[in-house]
Amino acid sequence: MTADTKDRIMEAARLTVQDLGYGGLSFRELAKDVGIKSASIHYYFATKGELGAALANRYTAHYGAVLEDMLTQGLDVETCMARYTEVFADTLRADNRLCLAGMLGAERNQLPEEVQAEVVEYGIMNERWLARVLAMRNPDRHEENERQARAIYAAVQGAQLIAHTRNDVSVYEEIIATYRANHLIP
Amino acid sequence: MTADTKDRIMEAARLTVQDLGYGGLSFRELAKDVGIKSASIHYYFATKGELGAALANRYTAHYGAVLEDMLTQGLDVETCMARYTEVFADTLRADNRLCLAGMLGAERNQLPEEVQAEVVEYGIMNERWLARVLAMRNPDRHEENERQARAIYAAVQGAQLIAHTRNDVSVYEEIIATYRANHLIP
DNA sequence: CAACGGCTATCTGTCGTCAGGTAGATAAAA
DNA sequence: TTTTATCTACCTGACGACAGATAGCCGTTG
Repeated sequence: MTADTKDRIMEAARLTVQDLGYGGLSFRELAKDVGIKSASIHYYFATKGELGAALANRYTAHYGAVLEDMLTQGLDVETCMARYTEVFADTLRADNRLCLAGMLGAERNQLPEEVQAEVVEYGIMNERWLARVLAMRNPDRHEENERQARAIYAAVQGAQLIAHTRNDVSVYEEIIATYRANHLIP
Repeated sequence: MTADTKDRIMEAARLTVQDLGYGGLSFRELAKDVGIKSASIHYYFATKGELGAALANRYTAHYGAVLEDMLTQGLDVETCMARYTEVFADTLRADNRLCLAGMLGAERNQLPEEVQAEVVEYGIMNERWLARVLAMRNPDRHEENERQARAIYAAVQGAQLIAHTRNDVSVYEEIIATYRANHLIP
């Protein structure tokens, strides 16, 4: 099946990018992971930039759905936030990987523009969701919620970056706990 | 002079790594920037890893001295913190560059071990300094200050990462302001 | 037959690295 | 004072590995 191989390419590529970054992603290694030849990847993705953009787009769509699902379930603010921060912890637990958007964000200056745009999209999606969660508490403070959402997103990305740097998930957990103690995160 | 060329190599390399990352640093491009041949860089730095480690070490030493100087001047907590966050803002203002340790931290999984170690050192140095600043307020709460220091460091790195991703310093400034409003940063 | 999903083979370019050479300065030896 | 030796600060040129990309072939499936 077409979708099958394409999916396997994207899945393997995502894991590599979250581990080694966009620059660390090579068609040859990727092909080995999937079990095909590197030239075959070009059948699905004409260029590396196209693959990168597709990766980021899919990542946003996936977590967009996951987060949306939480709201649909009618979870309260604290539970939403706890699950949110757990997603990033799980990523670290999977071989010290970084959020795809965090990794690509750092590499921003060497990314093709099509990839850059998708990475920004992920951040905006996160901020929008966070703002909606915060709105459960302060429905009438729209602007404040948006600022707070952005700060939370940045702080969580930072916590993941530092924990990734030290290859130690407990660093992430401790920092998140401190954010909560400071009421940055509800 | 020897020190002169070596310094110019390190300075150019630092700027490139903060822009494009360790993976984006090539001996040939670096040589062009400095005005020598790529093989000559090996005269000063046997391997790329050695150069990377020297870069990070120097970066830590430089900012360690800058921060130490603030304490010597007897500045108050708010002024120290304001100057601290301004350093990262200035880095962004210089062609959307990232803190060297933030960039290398993201690339952690593909760095030579010698470089990894130096990057961690930078973070520890920052946390120690922040904890000392916080101790001006709460001299008897050592452990709390250390946790708070780490959270501040992570949050600032995160703010810089997100602003870097969007190539917009005002995003950094806004997030830092929100941290302050939350009393995460004094 | 024709489209699909791969393949082989190859191109061009760049990477870090290294062996070996050289011009000039310094210094010790004759 | 001249010769010889060593060191500094580079350079030339090349190595093998690997990068993304492309042209064209071929068996399978509908």
